[in-house]
Amino acid sequence: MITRRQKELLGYIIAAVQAKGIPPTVSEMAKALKVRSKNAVAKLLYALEEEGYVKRDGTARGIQVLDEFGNEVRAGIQSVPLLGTVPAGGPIIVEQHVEEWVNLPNSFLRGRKDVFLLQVRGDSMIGAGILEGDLVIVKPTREVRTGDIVVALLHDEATVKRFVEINGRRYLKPENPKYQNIYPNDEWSVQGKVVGVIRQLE
Amino acid sequence: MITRRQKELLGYIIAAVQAKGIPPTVSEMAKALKVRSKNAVAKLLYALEEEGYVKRDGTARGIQVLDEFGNEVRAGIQSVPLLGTVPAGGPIIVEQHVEEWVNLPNSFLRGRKDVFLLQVRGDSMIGAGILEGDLVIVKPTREVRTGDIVVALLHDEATVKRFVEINGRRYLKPENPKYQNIYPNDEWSVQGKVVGVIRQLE
DNA sequence: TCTTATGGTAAACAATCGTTCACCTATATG
DNA sequence: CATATAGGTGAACGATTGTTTACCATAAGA
Repeated sequence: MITRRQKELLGYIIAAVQAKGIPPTVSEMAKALKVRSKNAVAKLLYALEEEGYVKRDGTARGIQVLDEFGNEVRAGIQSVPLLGTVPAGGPIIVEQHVEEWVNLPNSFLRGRKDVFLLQVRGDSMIGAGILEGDLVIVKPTREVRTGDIVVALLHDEATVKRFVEINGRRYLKPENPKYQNIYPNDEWSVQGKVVGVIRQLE
Repeated sequence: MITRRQKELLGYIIAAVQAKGIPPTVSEMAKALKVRSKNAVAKLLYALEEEGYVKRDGTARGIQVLDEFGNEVRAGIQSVPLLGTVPAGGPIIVEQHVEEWVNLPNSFLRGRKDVFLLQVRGDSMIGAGILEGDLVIVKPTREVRTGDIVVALLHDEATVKRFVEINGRRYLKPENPKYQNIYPNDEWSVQGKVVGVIRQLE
């Protein structure tokens, strides 16, 4: 529902906010789009606002870029959803399952826009330095390699384990001698790959 | 070298940036300071710029707040120094020892302004889920309690260990059976307390 | 073919922007 | 006392702000 030109403008606004810290003026946008009239920008902005991509307040530089959930996009930060439960089918990030929105700096995410957070339960990964209560940053993907720490869906519950593939045989390996490997007959599916760990002490 | 009134204005600008995402206009600042003339604000801004607290570019809302090191202060983020080495005496955070500035969201720091980061070397804390290469968030303090994970200076080198005090006897305990406890005769001093751990995988 | 949606030019508009000027009022310091 | 400094009033200035209007060009659909 958004045209190529509108997307172009939105991209520029986001880039400008990230780079300079403040949103651009209409004139600056016109210059960036190589357009001589401010009205051309005004029409694009009107369309973007109608579709809920931006919010305007009429004052100088008074443009806020909203993400797909209507939250403000700010310089250097991204809001990342902390999921309570991970649903079995369909898209992983559903508002229903979002417990909280956590701000993370862009440098953490390296440009990825689709990551989510998950709070670790249990002690099955203490050998890999992942403790109960830790937040893991997860990049949704099904393409994982041996040695990756992954988030898998096991018996309708999200679990963090190490992924291993030997001779075409794929299994999940807990990093704790108390637990046993999980083999394919247990019905599990990889949902994503852990790309970061965050722990708050005290 | 900064007056009370100037500090008041600086505080408002920072608060406004954090709250709304964009810096205030001169008129908005005048209203906030309950002042009728924009010139009053202009003079305060001139003084703040002279002292290096802000930077102006003349355009609408073109004010950047700079931190004590001249870096831009942005909404929701703080720049935290990653230290290469930890000096024995004097203030811990010296520009000389700063390897890099890392952006962390305010929610991580819980309002603390004096924390720093340290990259962990070695495997002496794997039992506590702290691996080689992890970044630890450190709050500088000498007041620590049994069980706290601390940063200590041992033989002129920074080390991360667990702090234990039993019957008035204080020692450092590595969380790895390969290493032995470190007792007072080894000459060590607590520099701070670990309040967070960050790991980037992949 | 007619109509609609999208994007553009050019000009004008009032409102707001930051800056500057002359002048005033305390307060502290010599 | 004289003087410098910090902070303030009020007005004016030109530049920039976002918005609006009238008109044009192109492409897609009915």
